[in-house]
Amino acid sequence: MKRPRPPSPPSISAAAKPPLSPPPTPILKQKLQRTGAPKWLPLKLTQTELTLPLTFPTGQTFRWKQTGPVQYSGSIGPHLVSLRQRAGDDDTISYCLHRSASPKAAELALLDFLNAEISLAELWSDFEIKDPGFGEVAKHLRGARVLRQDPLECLIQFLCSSNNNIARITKMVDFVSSLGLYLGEVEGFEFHQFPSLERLSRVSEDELRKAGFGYRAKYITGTVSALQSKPGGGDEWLLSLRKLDLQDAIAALCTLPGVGPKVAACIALFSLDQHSAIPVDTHVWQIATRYLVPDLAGAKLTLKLCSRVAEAFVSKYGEYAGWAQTLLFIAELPAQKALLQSSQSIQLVKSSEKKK
DNA sequence: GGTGTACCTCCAGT
DNA sequence: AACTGGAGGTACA
Repeated sequence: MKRPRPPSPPSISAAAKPPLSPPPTPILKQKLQRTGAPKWLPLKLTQTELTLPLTFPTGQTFRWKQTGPVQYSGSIGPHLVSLRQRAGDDDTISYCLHRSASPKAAELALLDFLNAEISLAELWSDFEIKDPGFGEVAKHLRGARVLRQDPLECLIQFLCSSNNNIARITKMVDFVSSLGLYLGEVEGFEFHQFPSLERLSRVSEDELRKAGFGYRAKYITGTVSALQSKPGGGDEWLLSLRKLDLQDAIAALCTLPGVGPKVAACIALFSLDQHSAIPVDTHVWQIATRYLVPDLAGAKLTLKLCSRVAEAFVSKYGEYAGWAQTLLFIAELPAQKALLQSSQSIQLVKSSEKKK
């Protein structure tokens, strides 16, 4: 599918743009389908509870696009939605439904997708009690929220993410998305409903390889096939993982080809209500060895040590450790780090040195 | 159990 | 202008 020129993101550093960065310039300025003035409605979330640039371009999803200065658009089920917040002092967030047949259902789906029942303010005040250092970072990164994505959509996205970079992951996810029902266009970006399992099963490994998936092509076809063989269907099976303990959910996910501990943790945290899941990658490893488990500093990131790190996060922050990890991860992204530079990241270093 | 390596492709850095 | 090293890892020996 067509998409704007990627601002040549070398790595995840491009994932977190500064909050007020200009929107990407679409290559094709197509006819704007203004079949009527778009209606912007207020969302029942303040900026304390949701900051768009700290939630959407942080590696949780590769399906949402920046369609304005502080505006992101994407699909949730059959609904095409835009979210925006004013750059000024206005604390509210607005949403816009594009050609929605059912505004009521769309709003509910949106609130569900945003994990709106979970109070970030409550979570963070709890984290701050458990760790004053967290509060120092958090007060500069308000509204960094964990999404509640569709499990299949999340699974396929992170299947694409292994040993890969943001630019290519996005390209691959765009390809998969393009197989789904077309929903509309916003600011030059075309949006599709995520394809069903049945639709995905009609894509061959060869087609995926031709589309540039490399060895991940067989992960996709293998996982789709494995899901289809589940009694009751793959969608139901994935949804059922929401009711399991974290360990069981992770173990179940890891039976799928291409899903290892890292990918499983991402799926668990971003789509399966497993709020204590900790996706341990090199960044989290850096944070942990500097801040949580300094005695492990310098060690190599092995499977065993990954679980040590995850345990450290959970014992420090508790049931919602994944949400705490998300904030610290964002703080670690180069773009955010620059903003925090003079103040709080130094605090992090100091407090970790104190512990030694 | 802990280690090493191949695996697709793109691309920034030499 | 080639070339190499990595990139939110996983599978397999």
